[in-house]
Amino acid sequence: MPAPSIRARVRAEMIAEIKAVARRHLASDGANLSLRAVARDMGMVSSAIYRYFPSRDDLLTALIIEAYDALGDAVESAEAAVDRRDLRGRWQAACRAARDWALAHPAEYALLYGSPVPGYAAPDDTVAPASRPALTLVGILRDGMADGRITPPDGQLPEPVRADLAALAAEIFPGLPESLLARGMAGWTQLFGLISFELFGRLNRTVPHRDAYFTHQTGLMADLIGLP
Amino acid sequence: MPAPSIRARVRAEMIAEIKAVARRHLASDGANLSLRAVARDMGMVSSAIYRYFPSRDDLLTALIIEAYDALGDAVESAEAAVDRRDLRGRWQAACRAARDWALAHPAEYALLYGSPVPGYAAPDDTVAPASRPALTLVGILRDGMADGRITPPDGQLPEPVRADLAALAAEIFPGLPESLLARGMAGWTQLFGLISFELFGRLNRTVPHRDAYFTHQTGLMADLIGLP
DNA sequence: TCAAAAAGGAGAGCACTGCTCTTGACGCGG
DNA sequence: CCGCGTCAAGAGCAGTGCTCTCCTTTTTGA
Repeated sequence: MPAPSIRARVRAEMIAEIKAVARRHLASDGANLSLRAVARDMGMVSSAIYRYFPSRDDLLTALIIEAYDALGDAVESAEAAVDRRDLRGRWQAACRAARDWALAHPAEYALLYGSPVPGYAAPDDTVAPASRPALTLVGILRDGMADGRITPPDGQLPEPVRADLAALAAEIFPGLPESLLARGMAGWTQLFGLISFELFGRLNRTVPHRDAYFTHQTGLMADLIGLP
Repeated sequence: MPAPSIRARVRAEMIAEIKAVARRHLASDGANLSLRAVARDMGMVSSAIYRYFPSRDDLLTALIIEAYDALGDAVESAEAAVDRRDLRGRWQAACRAARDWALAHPAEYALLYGSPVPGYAAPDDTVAPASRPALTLVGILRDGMADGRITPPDGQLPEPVRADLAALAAEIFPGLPESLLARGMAGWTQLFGLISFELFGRLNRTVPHRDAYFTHQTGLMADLIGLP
């Protein structure tokens, strides 16, 4: 393969630096980051940025995809570090990793899971990395089913829910019982809600020991799911 | 009492109309509503708005408080309409009312429970109306405890969590067991997560029958809490 | 009753934003 | 080595929040 031309290499470096500077701005200014400010920080003129990102939304999209991947990596590697047979430990590690990442990158988390930016529609590139944390969680349930250490909850689901979840299960983990998937999704929803509440300051005044609270609440969901 | 002067009456009407127009803009443009656009819609000049709201953030705050109250009213009245002895029905009604309101007012919901607007810090006036839905939910648990139809889950909470929740319970419903409060807050967190996922489009492609899904998932939390 | 004071609207202006267009300078492949 | 494509720079447009000044209208107090 041919060595990349100088132009191509410089261009890649520029893109990387723009994203780095933008990420820094994101941390302080939140979602309303300004192209002009980024350009100023790089000693460039604002119009030059448009050579690399056709619009502000495209820059945001790039940052969003990177953030999804960073979060996915954090969750997956934390979960992978736990003994495969320790299902509850894997669950807790994955949840905690998501929270730790969110607390370390609050602005990026807000970009991913906060209210959608008004004029902005997330392109399809984002749905795959966006589902990685959820897949990690559901993977724990699948492993537990496979070796019989999780018994799926009995009781029927209402039909439309059963059908929807059956279709979903067929797509990701064929054979996963719908009732178990429902509880896994409840856990995932809970995780998201917990992190959002904490990050958006909604339990600032009510729960001082947020670390212990988080662990306990995710443990509660592990109980609901039936993790041993 | 003296009749309000013409000025005062006109002023009140102006404030109301500004908020109404702003609410309309909110629905289409989301959180980045523009004072100038609101002024244009009213046939005013932008600087005139500042006679009524000293800054854009103050307008947003007014809208936020109104939205919190609207949501609180919706939840409370829906919950109050159910037979007092039907604890699960009250829970489901409250959850459903919150979801219905959110679906009917997505932009306002995003303002309340989405990512915080970057430069904006919610003033203290907002914390009381913000907690009304949560209090409604916890009130169901208190009633269930009072007449013995809910038995608090046994098992110890880790100490810092127990202490935090004991302090919280002492503030709102003295006598409510900490372990039950923990589950109630899990339900509240779940409710918020469910609505946010649905509203922010995170289960668009995965769960077509969102209505039934919502009901089932809130029912799951009712099970966890132990609602009869 | 009548002038002073307060309140509100209109307009200009400042600094900022995203984005477009044009003008040059530079690297690179034929 | 020359022309094509890439890129930085600057001017400019329409929009933003917000301030300040000017002017009219309403309220108020002696």
